[in-house]
Amino acid sequence: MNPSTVTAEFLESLTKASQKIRTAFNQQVSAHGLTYPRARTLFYLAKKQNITQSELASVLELEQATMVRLLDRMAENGLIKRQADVKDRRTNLIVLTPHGEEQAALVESIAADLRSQIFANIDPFELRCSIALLERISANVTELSDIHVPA
Amino acid sequence: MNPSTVTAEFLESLTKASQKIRTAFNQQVSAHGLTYPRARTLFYLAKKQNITQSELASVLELEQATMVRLLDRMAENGLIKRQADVKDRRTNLIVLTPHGEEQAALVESIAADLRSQIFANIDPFELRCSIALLERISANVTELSDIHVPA
DNA sequence: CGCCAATCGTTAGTATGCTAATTGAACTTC
DNA sequence: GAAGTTCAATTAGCATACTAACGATTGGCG
Repeated sequence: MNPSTVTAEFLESLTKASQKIRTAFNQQVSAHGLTYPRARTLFYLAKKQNITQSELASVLELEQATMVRLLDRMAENGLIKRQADVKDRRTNLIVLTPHGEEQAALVESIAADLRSQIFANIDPFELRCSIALLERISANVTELSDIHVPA
Repeated sequence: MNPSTVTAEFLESLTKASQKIRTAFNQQVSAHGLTYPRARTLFYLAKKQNITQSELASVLELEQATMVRLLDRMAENGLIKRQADVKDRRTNLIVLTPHGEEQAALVESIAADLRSQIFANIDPFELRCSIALLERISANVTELSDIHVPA
């Protein structure tokens, strides 16, 4: 088999798996009035609040502008609040509302359920190997991008 | 480490890698007036033309309705043509225009370049292992979805 | 033949997601 | 400390992406 074939096949499998998982997860949370990006945002905020929109965008691999409207909707739905930062009046600090906390807990539980089903017959050791591989790949891509926009 | 932690970490790495690759690829093709989904569509059509919109949507993991507008734009840009199917008047058969063929070749070359850079220091054997893993995971997710919508 | 369910494509409406341009605030540098 | 630069958030405009509802066509089945 051509070496290039392996990498092409890998990308195909990666894209397909990622998309399928995203769709499955989205269907679960949409039954509770949420969406995939909102669920992801809640998930992260449950671990760390009082962060700026930029930080949040960076962690979730989204652009700042995308984050703005996502948070607009989440604020409308009473999931989060933008708090003015006393130290830097340019930034907002994002916090969960009580309702947001509840929904975040729901997301956690849905995610845990889904994970237990998706990985039921999967060897944890293989997962660890693939994690290492995926992280190396991510690092390679980051390097690539940095060449064009060095800083 | 908690078993659930491994799966959560895997999903995080998977999502991040997939997103980063998509972004990098999108930046490359957008320099040539294309977008990620259009490039993917061209890529597949280069391998197999004269297929219906449904088939195309299924292969690319998109909904039919999403495919409609994607093909609308690609037709406007002179990349593809919808040909009436004599045998089934409900369906369109999608074919590449000469310009579409050129762009498809360009996409192939961009993809090959990107792959050679992304996987420069990656062991093909590891890739093969991960492909197998990702395929099992995709199959699991498909099964899950089929439970809720059996047919 | 004629009904009927399933299928293909489309439209409508909403939610992401991007880039580019703008505004206001903070930082740098002299 | 004033000017220019940088940075956070926003807006505008476009391109996906989804679900739901619809029209046209086909195929099955009595």
